[in-house]
Amino acid sequence: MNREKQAQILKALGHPIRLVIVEKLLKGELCVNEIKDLFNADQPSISQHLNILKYSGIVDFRKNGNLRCYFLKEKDKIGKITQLLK
Amino acid sequence: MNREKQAQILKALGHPIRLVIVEKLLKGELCVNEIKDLFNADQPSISQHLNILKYSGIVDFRKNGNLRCYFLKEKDKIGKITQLLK
DNA sequence: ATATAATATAAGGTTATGTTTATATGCTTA
DNA sequence: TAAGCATATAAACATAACCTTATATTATAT
Repeated sequence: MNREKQAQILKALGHPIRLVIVEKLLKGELCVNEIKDLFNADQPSISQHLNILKYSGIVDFRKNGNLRCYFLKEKDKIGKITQLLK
Repeated sequence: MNREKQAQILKALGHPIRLVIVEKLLKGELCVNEIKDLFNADQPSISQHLNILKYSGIVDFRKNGNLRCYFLKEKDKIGKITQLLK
C-alpha cells in the first residue's frame, strides 16, 4: 500500500468520534442508529464520519432491510493498531 | 491513554510527509536538515511537521551543537503500527 | 399510494490545517 | 563581537475538515 493511502487511513482513524466507532465495531457490526446513539451527535454528522471510514477502506456495510449495518473490513489489523495505542 | 490523545497521535501520523519522517526515524535519529533533504519541501514546513510530531509525543529531539536530532520516543510501537499498514 | 423510519447528501458557516514568505533565535566559528 | 549556519516562529493566505440545518433517498408498513 502506498504512503498516501496509509496516511489516509491513519487520518481517518485520527478523530475521536471515528476512533470510538471503530472500537465499537471491533465487537461486531452495528447499524447507523446504534452508532448514533453512542454519541451526542447529529445523525448527518455520524453518517459523514461513517462515509470517511468507508471511503478510506476501514469499514463497509451491508443492507438489512431499512438498516445499514457497518462492519470493519480488517478487524485484526485495526484491533492491533488500537491496542498498540493503549 | 485517553481517546483524544490516541486520536491526536493517529492524526499526527496521518499526513504523508509526517509518515515518511517517522518511517525514516525508525532507522535512527536524523537532524532537521537531513529530514528536509528527503523532501521537496521548505524548511519551515518540515519544522512545523516536526513540531506536530513532537507535540503529540511521537518524537523528541536532542541538541547536538547547532543541530537538532529528532528521534522516535516509542520506536517499537510506531514500528508495529507502520508495519500493520503495509 | 401514502406515510414513516432510517439513512444519505447538499449547502452553509466556522475552525483547523498546510504551505509559503519573511523574520527571529541560538550555536559556532572567525 | 560579528558573521554564518541551522532551525524555529510568525503572519498571511488557501484549502480542507467539521458541524449544523435542511432536504433527498430508500425501504417498509399501512
